[in-house]
Amino acid sequence: MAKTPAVTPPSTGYWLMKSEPDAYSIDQLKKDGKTLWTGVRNYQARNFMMASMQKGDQVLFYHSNAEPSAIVGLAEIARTNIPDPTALDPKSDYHDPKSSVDHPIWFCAEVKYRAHAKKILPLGELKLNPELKAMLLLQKGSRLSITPVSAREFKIVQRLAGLKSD
DNA sequence: GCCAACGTTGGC
DNA sequence: GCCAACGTTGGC
Repeated sequence: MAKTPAVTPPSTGYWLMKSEPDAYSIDQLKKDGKTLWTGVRNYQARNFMMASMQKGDQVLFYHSNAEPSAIVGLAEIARTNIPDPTALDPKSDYHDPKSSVDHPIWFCAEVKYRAHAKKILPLGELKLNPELKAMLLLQKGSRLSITPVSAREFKIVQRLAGLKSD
């Protein structure tokens, strides 16, 4: 019996979500308390969200295109499967004419702030950790903005980032 | 700013 | 349905 699945199962209740800090940072989330995670326009990321994201799931907040790119904090899913309002707004950069109120194509989750990492975990450090090498974030060519994280990976990151509440 | 790796689009 | 062209992501 294989102990280690080739692909992280999508239903573990743990996620990693990317945001460019210039667009929306962990500091901003702390200020806001919660936010609608809008603008996801990738079918794979959407399908992950719709199929298995649930209220209460824990989220590793990752800054992409940052100096350094890193896991910077923890958030939590507050609501799921909300039709993405930016897709329906003609004035939004994320407007999608194929989406409508009756037949929304894109969805978003509401995410609430939990904590800043006591120690941020730069991409370079994550890559060096053999226990994390299966993380979808670290796979070659991986660009997904929302990826499932295994419980084991989550616990390791939680410990390394000082996100543990013990 | 460059560019590799993906995803999407549209002609055929 | 193939695939070339184009657009995007995101590390470096």
